[in-house]
Amino acid sequence: MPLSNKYIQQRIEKAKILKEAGFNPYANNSQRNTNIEKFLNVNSDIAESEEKRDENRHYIVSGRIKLMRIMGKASFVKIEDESGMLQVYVARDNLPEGFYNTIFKKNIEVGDIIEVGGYPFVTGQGELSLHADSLSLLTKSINPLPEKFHGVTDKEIRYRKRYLDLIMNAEVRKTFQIRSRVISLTRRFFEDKGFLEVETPMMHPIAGGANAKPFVTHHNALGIDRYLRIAPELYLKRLIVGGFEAVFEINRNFRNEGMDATHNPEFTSIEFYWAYKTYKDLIEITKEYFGYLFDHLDLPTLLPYGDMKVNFDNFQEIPLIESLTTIGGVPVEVTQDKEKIITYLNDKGITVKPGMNLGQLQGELFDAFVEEKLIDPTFITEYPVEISPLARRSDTNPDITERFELFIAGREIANAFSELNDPIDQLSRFEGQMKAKDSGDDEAHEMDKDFVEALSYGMAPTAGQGIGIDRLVMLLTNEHSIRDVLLFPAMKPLNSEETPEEE
RNA sequence: GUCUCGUUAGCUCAGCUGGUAGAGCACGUCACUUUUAAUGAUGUGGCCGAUGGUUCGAAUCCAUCACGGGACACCA
Repeated sequence: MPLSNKYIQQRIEKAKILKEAGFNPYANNSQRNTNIEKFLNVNSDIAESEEKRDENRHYIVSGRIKLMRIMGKASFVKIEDESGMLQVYVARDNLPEGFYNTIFKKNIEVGDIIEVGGYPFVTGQGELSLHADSLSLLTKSINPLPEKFHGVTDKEIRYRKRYLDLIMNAEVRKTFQIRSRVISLTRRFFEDKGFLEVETPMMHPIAGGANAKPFVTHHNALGIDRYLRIAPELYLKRLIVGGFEAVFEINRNFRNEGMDATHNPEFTSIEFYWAYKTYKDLIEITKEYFGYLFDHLDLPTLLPYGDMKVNFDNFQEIPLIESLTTIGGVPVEVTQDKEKIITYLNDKGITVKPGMNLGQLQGELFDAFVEEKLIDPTFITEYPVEISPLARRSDTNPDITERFELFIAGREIANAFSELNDPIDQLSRFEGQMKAKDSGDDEAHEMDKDFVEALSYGMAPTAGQGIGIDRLVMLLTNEHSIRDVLLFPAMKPLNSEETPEEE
């Protein structure tokens, strides 16, 4: 039963008393004229003044009570709004007769949202505070807040009841403010470059643009299944066919796979496509983009991440095959031979699925021996064609593609390539993926005939890139679980939440 | 999916090799007009995650399940 515990009953009783005394526990008459941050900034000169107070200034601030120190005839109350925390001095004799003892002390408590008017002063302990001459309740909180010192630390509570986490942990608010800024800056960066922001479908007839298992939903009126998109790629490229030359989309993708510290079933990415450019241009714009973010977020380019220090002034670039040897320590002769790779992996205690081709095996080597060693930002280039079904082949070597992935702090942050725009080649790549699917690879790419048809009208040479926004925010905020950069991460339902659906 | 740790008051946590539940904060009452997790006194507060089992007796031991954390696997 919600709202049934004894603390809540006690608080409901207080709300009733307040109402009977003429104080609306859910008042809607806020007179606030400044926020706490502004109050503290504007009045920072009080500390230097002779009087340590200025009774000619008057402000009305609002916020949630986080702490109360009640003494006989005066109290200190800490209130918090989105911008910060403020100490308010509440003395009996500055308030209407009887208010302090019968209303304030008895019926207003930690968690309530109040409004206070008064003048700025500095306490004996040197804290700039508000000297209250009026105090009113805006919103009664009938559910007590967690403990004032430890707060909520239980991750389950923090994720399931993010509102409590946000009330109790100011640094969590900070993380999400940074996330918001990253998205806003990303949008501005691409707009300033002349990119057009577009929205493409979230419900796809064919889940294309990546190798992943989709969520399925159903359209009742049409009687057909739809897939929640796993990537917007194929729609964005259709727009390039249509004549837009630079487009981007920042939005959610959905993948029906496991959840862990770096995977949530829905996640946010930006994908952008740029006609008449190649993956080389993408490397340059990516460096510029990171510079832009660091500038505007005022972050040091030597950025701590866990035990690591990531140097954002040290972008590296290395072909995948070369990285296997120089970074992964895999002997050169191993990297070009299927059997030798399998033997090498087995020797290191890694088993691979049977039937893998050379490109896939090289990918396995990379995942096992290179990825986690890429701390400073590194563009890994020249991916094998077998694991790059949508990327353009190199003109000089048909086995590799004009592609890179960007790795930072041992993790993939971006995936980019010169787009495949040869419809015949695209068709045969899709057919190759179909074969892989038939032989058991249920994450192989789906055939999308309409996309091939779109390409058949001619898509200008184009470069395209996807950047995982969640992982980028993790990196920039030094968070190590994707759940800490998602306001409402996916959670299993609790027993009590289960809705009887089936049968 | 596998392994592992956890789940005790509103919150943060104790609770030994089984004997029927404890602290701090919060809350109630009293005192206190410059406190800083205010202080002092006093009191209330528990289906010990769920279900079964072992036992005279289970928060404690065992099994199963649920949820969560971490690691691995899968996957971007």
